[in-house]
Amino acid sequence: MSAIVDIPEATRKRMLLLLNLLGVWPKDKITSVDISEQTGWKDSLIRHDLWLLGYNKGVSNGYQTVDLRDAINQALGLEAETKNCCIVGLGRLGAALLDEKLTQGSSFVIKAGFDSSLNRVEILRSSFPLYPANQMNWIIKQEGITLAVLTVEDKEAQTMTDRLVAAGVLGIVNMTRAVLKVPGNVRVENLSILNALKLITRG
Amino acid sequence: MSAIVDIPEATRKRMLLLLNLLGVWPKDKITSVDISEQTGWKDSLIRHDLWLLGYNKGVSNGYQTVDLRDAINQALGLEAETKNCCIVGLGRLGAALLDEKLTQGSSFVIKAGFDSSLNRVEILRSSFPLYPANQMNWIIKQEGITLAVLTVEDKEAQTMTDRLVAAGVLGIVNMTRAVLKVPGNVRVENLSILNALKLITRG
DNA sequence: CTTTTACTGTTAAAACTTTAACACTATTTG
DNA sequence: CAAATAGTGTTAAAGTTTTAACAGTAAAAG
Repeated sequence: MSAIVDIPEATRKRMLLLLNLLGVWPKDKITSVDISEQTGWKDSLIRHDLWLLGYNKGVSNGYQTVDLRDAINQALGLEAETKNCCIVGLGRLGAALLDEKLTQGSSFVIKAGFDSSLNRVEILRSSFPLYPANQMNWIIKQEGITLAVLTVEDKEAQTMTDRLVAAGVLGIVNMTRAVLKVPGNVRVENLSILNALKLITRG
Repeated sequence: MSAIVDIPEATRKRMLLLLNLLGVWPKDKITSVDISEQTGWKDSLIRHDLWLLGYNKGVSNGYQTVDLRDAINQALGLEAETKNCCIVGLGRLGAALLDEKLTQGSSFVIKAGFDSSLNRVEILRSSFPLYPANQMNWIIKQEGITLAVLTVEDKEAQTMTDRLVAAGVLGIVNMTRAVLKVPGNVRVENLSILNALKLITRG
């Protein structure tokens, strides 16, 4: 019965996808073989993952869909208090995130959008406030923002990252092509579409 | 040139980021320690990665920036003939990809956009043609499209995936929250922003 | 032209992740 | 209620990835 320690990155990633699957799974029970069929992961790997999370309510008859979902959310610390986020860079891509139901049904809340063009900030409509980038530091601190989605031009990416870090942000979803340099306590997840295309190509 | 020894996924991902770094590196030489400082990867890991690629032109004095970039592109098969792509789903997010310089300076070319709303297809402007989703099958075959970026509503995601697979697509960049079920010969890379936020959160 | 320096290429060991195996248990069937 | 079935939890082994160590080498310094 593992305590809340040390869940490997690979397991964490799978569990996040599994949560997505559980959210739409039509039956009230699900087995490791069901999950294997949907995802391609070996059934023993799934059982092992759940064992790492300390989940053991499935003996001999599969898992209860809802209970498993709650347990994973719990184990990954995703039901804790809400996390405040911001979007940095309101070009076409950043602007598209303004009214995508991006954080629907999660404990993440977008509190602000930033852009270095004042004009951009004034023109766009959004359900949360937009600010010029030079106000990042105090807004981030005031709103208790700890996470950012970075959608600026590649050449602005490091500068904006430095400001985010200086303001105390602890995680950045990087949608630019830039390789971000951050201190060890700040996590970066790279979501470049072009790199993803390169990754799935072979030959 | 490059022996067709399979390059591990982890190495491949690092090499793609390294390419991004090399693209903006200001000096004509770069060492494994320089790369380590920019990325946080151990210098020995970088040398090991390059060894896997069969690159060995750096002895005792670091790497030539441009030569290394070319060699990585070569080894990963990214300079081979152009790869044709499409965007499926032209909502806010998909539409944002229409004129982002998404594939600038790469061998990927976007050949088509699809949406199940005819209205959407008619309204949007784009530098490549847009079609209603019911024409996917023949357009994909005719244009030789092998890769897709999926930006539809979650509930449409599997249906569209099935059509892409039926038409012969071999790789999908999935920007929805759906967990896609595909045959073993089709690669999927999941780029959900919400999952990325969850991944970088801890506690 | 010899020594020192700054760096790589390569290997072997350590660390980590995935798979297979199987004892065990709740539920269904006869 | 005994046997068969359908599933898990857990472990150890296999496989993969990362790290450390160091012999070797081109270039710079003495």
